[in-house]
Amino acid sequence: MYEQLTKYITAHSPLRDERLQQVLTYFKPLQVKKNALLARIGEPSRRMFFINTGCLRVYFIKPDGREVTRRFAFENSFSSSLTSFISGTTLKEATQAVEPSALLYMDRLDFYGLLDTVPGWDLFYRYCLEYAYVTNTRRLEDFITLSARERYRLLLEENPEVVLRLPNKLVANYLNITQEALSRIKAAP
Amino acid sequence: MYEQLTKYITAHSPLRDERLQQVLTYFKPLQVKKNALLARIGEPSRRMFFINTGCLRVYFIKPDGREVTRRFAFENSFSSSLTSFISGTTLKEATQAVEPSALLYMDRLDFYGLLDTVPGWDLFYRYCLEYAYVTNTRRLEDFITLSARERYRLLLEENPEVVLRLPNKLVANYLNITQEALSRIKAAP
DNA sequence: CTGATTTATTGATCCGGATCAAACATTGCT
DNA sequence: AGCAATGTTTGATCCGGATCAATAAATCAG
Repeated sequence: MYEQLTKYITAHSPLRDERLQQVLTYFKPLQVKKNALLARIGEPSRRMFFINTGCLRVYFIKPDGREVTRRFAFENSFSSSLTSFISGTTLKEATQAVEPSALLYMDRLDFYGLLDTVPGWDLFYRYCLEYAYVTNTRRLEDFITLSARERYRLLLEENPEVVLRLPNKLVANYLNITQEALSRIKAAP
Repeated sequence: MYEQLTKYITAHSPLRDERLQQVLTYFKPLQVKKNALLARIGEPSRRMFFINTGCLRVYFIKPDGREVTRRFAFENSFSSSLTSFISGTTLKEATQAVEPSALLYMDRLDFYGLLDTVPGWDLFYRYCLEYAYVTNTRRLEDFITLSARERYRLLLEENPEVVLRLPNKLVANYLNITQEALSRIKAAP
């Protein structure tokens, strides 16, 4: 059960052996059903999730009540609403399982506590921050520079899993366009 | 000359006394004229800038050749194209002085070298990453959820300096709208 | 399995902001 | 100061994608 997680942490930090085991003990398993809400807007940010199987969606809500997806996370990746996780403030984004998912999670306080007690864990955190920053900046750039059709083509090229695996509704939501617009783009690519 | 920088680092890291001094010695002064290009797209990312006076603009270029501003940085803040700075890859964004500016800069290799040699500097880097991430995510959210008019109002409310200090052309560019559109928004707010 | 709800497609219309164009104001240069 | 270059405003038109509406297809619960 900790195999995938072990591989991930090993790939992105110098943690090995006892120190790695020490970190792993803080991760607890969690099975969730499709559509389960793992984090609600307004509540404090509590957990960092690692996905063994399934898919999580992080989204925020516009003033008019509509949802927009900021990111999807599939198996073998981490997910948390980092903005609030960092500061400990209330969540601006919700997290939902869009498939039945097998997760491992670490509590926020444990996560930050380990930064002071386990040498090397800070390098893992640094990796997470750097990766999240680069990914997010890329997404910002795409939104600013590309049309809906171009964003769809790029997604299909760089992350086809999203298009193939998830319902149109969610794909459209991720691209920040309506289902109708996505349907037309797919019809005449 | 190092007063503002000292204050900034002290505010965002535990560095003090000799260790702080050690870090400061790596910062070199640089005076640039208005419109000077400090970093060109395609070149490797080389420097992290601290602004004593003036204003820098970080922008990328759309496929059609047009520029879009990702951020402005005024006095007492850092600026670098973090995406490339992190990875050491070539720059995807350019950096330009939009006012005559007095800067202090640190070379990228020095910056990362200090992470291993000066205890506490890693915490400063962590702060930079966290801050950059939160800021950028906020900007992504604003682009996704707000109209041009709403983005302008928000900018005026949260960062009036940008609107008051910089020419319309750059403000429009930052909002990712045309000068004409901004002019109309200002006329009928 | 079947009816009910949710999701996907297709068409008609609308709207925010882009584009093109022209007049006007400001800034910079020597 | 005086001219050129750059920035700003206002108007007319256009276009991508939203909205509204209706139907068809897929998914789900009992």
